[in-house]
Amino acid sequence: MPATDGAGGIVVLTRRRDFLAANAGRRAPMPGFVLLVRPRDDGDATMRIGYTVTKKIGNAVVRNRMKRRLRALVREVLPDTGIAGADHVLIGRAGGVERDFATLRSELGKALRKVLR
RNA sequence: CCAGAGGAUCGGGCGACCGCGGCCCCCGCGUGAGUGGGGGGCGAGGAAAGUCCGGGCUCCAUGGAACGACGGUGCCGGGUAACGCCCGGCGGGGGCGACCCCAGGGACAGUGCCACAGAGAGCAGACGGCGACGGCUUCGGCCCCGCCAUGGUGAAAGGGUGCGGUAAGAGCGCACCGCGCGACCGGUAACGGAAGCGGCAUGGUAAACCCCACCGGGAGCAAGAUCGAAUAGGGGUGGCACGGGGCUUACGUCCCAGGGCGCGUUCCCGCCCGCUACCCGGGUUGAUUGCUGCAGGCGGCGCGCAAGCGUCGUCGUAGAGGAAUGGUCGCCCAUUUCCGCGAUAAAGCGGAAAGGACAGAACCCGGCUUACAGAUCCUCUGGCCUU
RNA sequence: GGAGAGGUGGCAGAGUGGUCGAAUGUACCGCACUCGAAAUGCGGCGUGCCCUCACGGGUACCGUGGGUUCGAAUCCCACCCUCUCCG
Repeated sequence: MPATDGAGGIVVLTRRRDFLAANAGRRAPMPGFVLLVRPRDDGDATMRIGYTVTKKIGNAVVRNRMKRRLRALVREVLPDTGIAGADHVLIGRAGGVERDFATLRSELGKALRKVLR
């Protein structure tokens, strides 16, 4: 059984090919992060989520904090407004660590609406 | 009160809700491995860092001896499992002082190097120069002999200053300073003191080679173990192939050998050797394990100047694996800014906002080094004022 | 997590105790050759600070900071950065 990240049945991506596939999906760049979404179209309704924080963002401390904050975002937002049957990938950007959490939350909602259009 | 020195400690606190990691308990389903739900308490550091040293642990290697090679350490004594660490002492340097800093063995075991400049750079003399007697002279000097005070240098030039002395000079003589040797005394030792003796001789560099003393097998938890597709390698059996020489018709037997491995050399010693067929077996991704309790913290007592040691009591719960600590809110504490009242300056009072250093365990310990907002405590030094 | 290697002009890359701000190539600038260009030849060419009207000169810098030495790009120590290898 894959890890669920405690967010109501959302599965975490670990495979490189899943990330590459998501890269070909829809993109929604925001000041603190970039959201990638790819509908799988395989009849399965579970949402999946992946996180990418590269070395450009900072050292291990900064990168881990970035991932924790992204997970917190996903837990609050995705169960309600996420896209069923799709893979989501959040890519951390420079400044995402300092950015106010409420701002990030509204921006994630904005990004999801943008992707749905 | 100001300036400074040494040492120790902490490194935001309390609470609520939603989450994460693993542990324990309970309930449901399942023969079972498991799985769904609920509850409980636990969950990063002083540096977790750099990976610079020392160990534990694991695998590999390790037959014996001598010499050697390579790497490291380097005042003395002590502490320690050990150390390149720590403590105490000695010597040298810096500071008015509290204190701080030092790779701090050996340069009469040997070798090398000391650029440029300079007459000369390591052993003393040559060159320039100074000088009485004697000899020669074309009257300018030259030869013989004596001498090192004098030489625009240089990081460094053969004790320094002064007086005497001399043909010129020279520790040649003397005084003071410096230097060397040093009976003897103190100290476990490093070393310190020192009567007396010596006219003074041994430049620097060992973070150049080196000498001396002491230490050191290699790799690292991505070690290693267990379960486990495929390939290669490995093992067993069969077949083929299988150095030279002596004796023998032959079978056989004896002698001599080649290459590789065991850090180098020598001697003894041990192991391995080409092709092919079949069989055994094989361990990548992954999973499980190694995986956290101890050279442990705190307190009392004893020993020790101290580092530390002994003993008694007491306390203990991170164990992930693309890697768990986050998000939101309230109150308080440092800190900063702004506004109002203090007289327009200061202390102070009230209010609002911002806001938390360096940094995240990855097998575990002992050190070192480096990063670090701010806060607290102890001891000491110098200066100023008051009594 | 562990094990190693390396930092020198704009770029590449020698130099490993003195005469070294530092060879050489490349890039750039000027001149020559050409109708013009390329190629070729010759010459020049780092940065900061200070002095100078200027020409020119002095000084520091070989990743950073200390140390040894008379003298350091070179030897030693600490730190920073970059790269490689191990499942």
